Formats: sequence, C-alpha cells, structure tokens
Amino acid sequence: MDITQKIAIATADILKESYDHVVETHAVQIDATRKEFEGDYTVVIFPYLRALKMKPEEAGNALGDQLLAAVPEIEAFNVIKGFLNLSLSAAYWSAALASISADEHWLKRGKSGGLSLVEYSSPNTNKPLHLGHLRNNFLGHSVSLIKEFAGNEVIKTQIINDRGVHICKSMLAWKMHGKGETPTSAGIKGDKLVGKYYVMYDEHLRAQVKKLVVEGRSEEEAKKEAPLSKMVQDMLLKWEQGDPETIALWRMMNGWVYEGFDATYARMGVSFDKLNHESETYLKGKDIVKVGLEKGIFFTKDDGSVWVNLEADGLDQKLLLRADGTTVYMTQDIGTAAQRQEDYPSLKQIIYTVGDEQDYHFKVLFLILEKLGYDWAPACRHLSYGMVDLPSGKMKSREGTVVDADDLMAEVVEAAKTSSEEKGKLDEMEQEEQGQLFEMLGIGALKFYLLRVDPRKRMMFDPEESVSLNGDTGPFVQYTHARCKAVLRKAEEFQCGAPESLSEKERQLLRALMQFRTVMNGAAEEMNPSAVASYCLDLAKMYNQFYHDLPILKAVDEEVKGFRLALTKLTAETLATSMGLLGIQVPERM
RNA sequence: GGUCCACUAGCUCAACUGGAUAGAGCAGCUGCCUUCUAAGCAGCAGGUUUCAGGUUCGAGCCCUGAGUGGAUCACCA
Repeated sequence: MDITQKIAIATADILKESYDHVVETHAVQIDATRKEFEGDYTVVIFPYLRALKMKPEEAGNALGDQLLAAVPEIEAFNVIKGFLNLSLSAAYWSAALASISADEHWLKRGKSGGLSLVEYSSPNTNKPLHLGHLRNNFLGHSVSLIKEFAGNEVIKTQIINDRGVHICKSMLAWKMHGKGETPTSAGIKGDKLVGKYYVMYDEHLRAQVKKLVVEGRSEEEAKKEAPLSKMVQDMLLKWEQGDPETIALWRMMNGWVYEGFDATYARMGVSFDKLNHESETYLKGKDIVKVGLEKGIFFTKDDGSVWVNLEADGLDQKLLLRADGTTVYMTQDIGTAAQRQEDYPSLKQIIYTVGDEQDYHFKVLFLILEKLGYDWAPACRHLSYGMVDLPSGKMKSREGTVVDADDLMAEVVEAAKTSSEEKGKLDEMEQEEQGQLFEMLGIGALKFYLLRVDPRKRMMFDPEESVSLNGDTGPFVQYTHARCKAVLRKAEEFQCGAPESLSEKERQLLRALMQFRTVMNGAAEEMNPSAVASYCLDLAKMYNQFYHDLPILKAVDEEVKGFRLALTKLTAETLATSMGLLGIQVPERM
C-alpha cells in the first residue's frame, strides 16, 4: 500500500479513536514536505484544530506522538505551525525502492477502462500542415498514449475533410494553370503542390473581385459574381452528382495530399488506427437527422430547414439541415459519431482534439448526441486547446506568417545537429546512428516545447526557444536519461542495497519516482500531457543534483552503491516511460 | 451587446485544485570539468500574483465589481 495512504488511514483512526472526530481518509491532506523543512511527508492539521480544541503546535505534537507509535515506517517528526512533518526511516525507503524495482507492473500499462476513441489532426486537404497542427497532433497523440497507459483501450482516429469547396478551389486552379504538373514532375510534396494551387486560386479570385469592385459592385456581390466563384460552385455540384472526370481529379489530388501528409506524420511520429472520411460520413448525418426528426427531437421550419432547439439548455437554436437538404458542419459531426458507434459497439467515449474556438460547437454536439440517446455521449470530451501565437502575433495564411510543419521539423533537427557537433562528443558514433540521434533530439525538443504548456492555455511560440537544448527542454531530459545509461553501462551486476542512512537528495529523488503512477493517472484523468512533461523535468533535475552531489560507482559502501545504482536504473526507466507517453524517444548516449 | 476564457519576475511557463517564505527556465552577472557525460551543478539579482473590495485559521486559486487582451454568438468547416 502507498505510504501516504497508510498515514492517512492512521491519522483518521487516531482522530476517531482519541478525539471522536470523524474524517474521511481521502480528506486527510498529506503533501510531500517542502524542501526547506525537515521531513518527508507533511500532514496538514489546521482542519482538526477546532475538533481537538488545541493550538496548532500542541495538536501537531499530540498527533505526531500517536502516529509515531502507530506507523512503524515513521522515524521522527517535527511540528511547524499547523504542519506535522514526518520523517520515514532509511529501512522504509530502501524497501520501497526494492519493491518498486521488482514490480513488473509499475512501469507498465494498467488494465481497467473502456474503449476510448481519440480524434486529432483532422486537417483540410487543401494545404500543408502548420504549427497549429503540430500542437494538435502532439497533444492528441500523447493523450492517446496516456489514456492507454492508464488502462483504456484507445483508437486513434482522424476525420479527413476531403469534401467541400476548399478542395475544389485547388482542383480548379490546377485544371486551369497546372499543365499536368504532378508532385513527381514538380519535385515537391503533394500537399505542398496542392497548397500552391489553393493559393493561386485565391490570388486570381482576389484579382477578379478587385476588378468588379472597381466597376462598382459591393465587396459581397463581387465575391459571388466573380467567374471563379461560379466555376467552383459548378465544380462542387459536379462532384456531388458524381461526375466521373471531377471525381477522378478529386481522387488524384487528394491522393497527393495524403502522400504528403503521411510523410509529415511519419516524421512527427504520430499515427492513426482508423480514418473517417467526411465524404463518406456526411450522408449518414442526414439519415440520423431524419430519424431525430421523426422522434421529435428536431423540428422543421417553414422553409423546410431542420433545427434543434437547445434553449432549455441555455443555448439557442441550431441549424442541422439547410432548406435545400444539404448538410452543415454539425450534421457531419453527428454522422461521424453515429458511424463510430457502428464501427465500435463497445465505445465508451470520444475525445475530440480541436481548438478552443470551437468550444461552443462541441457543447452543442454533445447535447445533441445525448438527446439522440447515445449512452456514451455524457462521457465525451472536447480536448480544447489554445492557439499557438507567434512573437509577430497570430498566424495568418493571408499574410504568409504561417509556420510550416515540415520546415519547422527540418529546422529543429538541423539545430540539434549543429549543437551536437559543436560539443563533439559523438565522434565514435556511426554516421547513421548520429542521424537518428539528431532526429530524436530535434523532434523531441519540439514536442516537449509544445507539450509542456497546459493545453487549455494559449501559448507563445518562440522559434529561438523551441530549438534550444538547454534548460527546461526535451533534450535536457533526454540527456539525463543518457547520463543514467552511461553510469549503468559502467556498473557491474548489482542488487538494490539497503544503506543505514540516506541523504536528502536520495530521499527526494525516490519520493519523486514513487509519484509516477499517481502523476500518470492524474494526467489521464485531466487529459493533460503537460503534467507528464513537468514530472519529467522534476525528475531529471533531481537526478542531476543527486548525480552531482553523490558518488555512485565510487561509493565506498556496497549497500550504498547498490542503492544508488538501483535509483539510477529506476530513474532511467521512469524517464523513458514518461517521455514515451509524450511521444518522445530517449537516447542511450548523446 | 450576450456568453465563455485568460491575466503570476524583463520574456516563456509552474504552483499537487484553499496550505508553510509564490517556484523553474530563458535573458543578465559569478563560480565549478586531471573524480561516474559541464546538453550539467551551485550562487547573485529579479514579485503589491492587473486593480478594488469580500469570504476564513489561511487566498495566485473561491465570491462581487472594475480594467486589459482573446474567443464565440454563420444556412464556413
């Protein structure tokens, strides 16, 4: 049993037996003792002062005496104000380390928990991925891993927005100006090529609009009447009617984009178990809406459009089908949810990784799903994250301030290479292995940089800082792991020792290592990878202090040496596992 | 205008969900490599937690009001 829990139970017992004061064990507040005070764990006793009718110090001493007698692991205590600081024995700590090191489940995934579907990425198929997608993908992927580790079965999924006007724009521009250009002939990635035509369309359209405005039309009229707009609408219509030539073009250009995306995803280290194509699920949305209409969950307006009334839930009315019977965004999301229920009958939850500008949309979606009677609807979550800002402000494709995902990844890897070569520690490493290491460090730095911030918060992207390998960064954690490994390579066979006394650094490190499961479960519950990142940093800092202050291989006492080696081994494993949950690999040497 | 969300050191972020003297990193200054990896460690400096009230043993965190910034309130996705 966890020692803090043991102390909590003992505390509750004492309060009940001696003072007739009933406290739930989970309500007993026990924290790690702050480092400026003597002790390992601290019981906060302010809440019991009234019941005990004592002053803080008096109550602390009374409780401390009884805990000392009741819990054998406790060796000593001190009281400061309303805080009872408990010191645990060296025997307890070494036994704890030995037990965790031998526990084969400690660093392995749990088993309980239902089937969760995590959706992320979901880009439009008309332009390449950018910095915003990186945050989205890293978050979604990491949350999948964390949920899985906590015991859930997880299906990683994305919905591909392969339908609608935006892709038609690229298609049209390619048809008009492409001269049969392909990714191979142009020598660029497919997503980049399609993006190029999307931009081209936009430029031509703007020129046409400008001309019309000069001729006296309003901005809005001009946009509608521009020849290109009409051609795009025409093309969309043809697509919906299944015109073979249009469909073929659509297939080809989407194919280019997918190939490009796949290359980007591969480098990012993210993957998907299941894809949903919007071009396939939007029709299902229509069907579901019709069913809901029959059940009286939705209603029809005079023009024939279909709505849902959410006024009773404090929201407004929301359109689900246009008067002409075509679908909207919400309809498609309903259809996709229904499709998923069919694909996975045991589905318990869907987690949607989507920017916080869509908070309202998901509030509405979840309400509708609940009204439609999906029993897993209340468990659905919107993993809502804030936008990534640049020092120059918001990213805007119009102004060319978008940070391209491929470019950025190439940059961070290059930066990792440069700094590594400056340090010159890798001379003995094979060329190929070096390449892998730079990749690991660069991408690791980028992922860590984007994941260490609370997902819900908007964050600032500083290009300089993102490639930095010093300070609170991924490579700092990776370095610490490599450092542990270096020690372990030099060590002979060892057994976890049981020293007679422990130093402060050893206790701190071990206490942090023992926090592992609690931290991971919390991160899973909150869908918050930043909690894992913070944990990695804490652990790495503590290990480095420990490493710096105390000899490991050169410890004189064999018990001490064994203990410190065991600490080193567990630290390496814990760091590797934790970083793994962020989707970051750690090297053996660097 | 309605609703929602932010605001913490020069900058970027923490703070175990109400606990001790609010912590890290970066940037600045200063030390430590003939001892297990210096991508490290240690130190100095940096704060009225946007402001004004309130709740209580105790508030960065809860409540009220104000300020600043952002999102959203589409028959776009």
